[in-house]
Amino acid sequence: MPDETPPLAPPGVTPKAAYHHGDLRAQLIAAVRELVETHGPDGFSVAEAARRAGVSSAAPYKHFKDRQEILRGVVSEAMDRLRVAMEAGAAAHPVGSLEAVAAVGQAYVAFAKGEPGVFRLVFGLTEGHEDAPDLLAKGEGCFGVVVRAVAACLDLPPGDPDVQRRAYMLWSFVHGHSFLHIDMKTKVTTARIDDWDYLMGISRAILMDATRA
Amino acid sequence: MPDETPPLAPPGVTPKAAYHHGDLRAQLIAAVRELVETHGPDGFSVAEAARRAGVSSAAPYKHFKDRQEILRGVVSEAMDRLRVAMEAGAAAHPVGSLEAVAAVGQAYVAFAKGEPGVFRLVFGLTEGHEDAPDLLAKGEGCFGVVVRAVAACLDLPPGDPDVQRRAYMLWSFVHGHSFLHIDMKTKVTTARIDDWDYLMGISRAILMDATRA
DNA sequence: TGTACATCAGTGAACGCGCGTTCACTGATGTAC
DNA sequence: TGTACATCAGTGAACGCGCGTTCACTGATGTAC
Repeated sequence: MPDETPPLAPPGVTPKAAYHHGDLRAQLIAAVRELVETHGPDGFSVAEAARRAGVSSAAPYKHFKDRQEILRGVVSEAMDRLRVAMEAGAAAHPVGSLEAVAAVGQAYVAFAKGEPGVFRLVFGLTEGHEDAPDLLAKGEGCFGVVVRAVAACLDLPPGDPDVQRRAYMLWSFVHGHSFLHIDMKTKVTTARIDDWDYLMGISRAILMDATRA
Repeated sequence: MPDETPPLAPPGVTPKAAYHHGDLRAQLIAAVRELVETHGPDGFSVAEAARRAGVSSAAPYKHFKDRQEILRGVVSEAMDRLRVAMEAGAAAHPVGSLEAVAAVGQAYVAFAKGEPGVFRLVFGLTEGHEDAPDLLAKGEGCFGVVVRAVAACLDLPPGDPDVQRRAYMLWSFVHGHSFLHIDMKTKVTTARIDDWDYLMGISRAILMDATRA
């Protein structure tokens, strides 16, 4: 407690005071997130991100190999937050309830609406990042949340093919709704749709009905 | 028929012979389409497109105001093709059949798979193009194809709110499936899904079941 | 049919710009003794 | 506790590059008489 200013820079305190502010990596990611949000994916530059973080344009290269790695960092962080939000959605309702399933979808849609630029980036980053096994794993982690909610609702094991199939249907649905919403906010579709009713309706349709051929 | 080479450049014949080849606009759009397909949206430049069309880097400005207008041209052309494909899908099955609805979706998915870069561009072009009333109209045109197929299937007028709602559900679905497919080809989802059965199943679920709350 | 002229659709050289990245450097931090 | 030193995390200047766009131009085309 005697060290107020100099060392390891407590989050947010006197960000310019410390020579090594120790927070640069996180601050750069936050800056890029902002830039992506306001200028769209690809609308960011290392230089601008450094400027926003208050460091020289060379500083980012102490934390990231290159431009691509910064983007991957942003995506990785965003996917963590997305998964956490989905899990929180499910946890707010009884295990196995239809509401829990709908809530997972609602968290997903809320994320897309709240950070459309980052959301687009997350799903558009396939160009040249086919490898990146950590990102792939995080994607599976998100899908896993859907699968578990669906499995609990149908009272089947998560590995059951029917669970996988219906979970994927739900995910397609929610994913498409998210994209349509952020792409043409309020346009094209004349019907104003309340998310919760909508999501409950579609969850019911996909989980309760006999959708087998 | 006496004019084989010089005038108005018949489509594709001796593209270098004519000084005014008369086809530049279309050729530039084709070049950009290719670039977007191989380098992703934003991965194109006016200079490179001109190079591919075999003209100087200033030539495109005789046909387009600026970079943005070229992109809009590509999107506009792509939306025309998408609508035509959707209409052809519907027309291949009896009016009012579930198959006609599924075929519209299948055409949509096929477009996304066939030209993932352009598909992404079409739906990601909202940054700074909120205006562009012609593109908006074309978007509504595509949605109209879905609406008409659904309306015929339910034997209701296209303006019916339930038709609009179910058409939007279907569209979300197909849109999400398309994006998921092109974003993580074959990954994440373990289930290999045959599009036709899948689309028929989901069309049935959305159109035939009581999805009202 | 022939000629004069306006218009159209290109050229190619040039501009200023911001970017990604590298480089030698330097001041602050953490550690061994 | 004090000192020497390796390491870490920044600086700032510089590089080469490709881009978007403009400009004065020129050759080909279409049209009026």
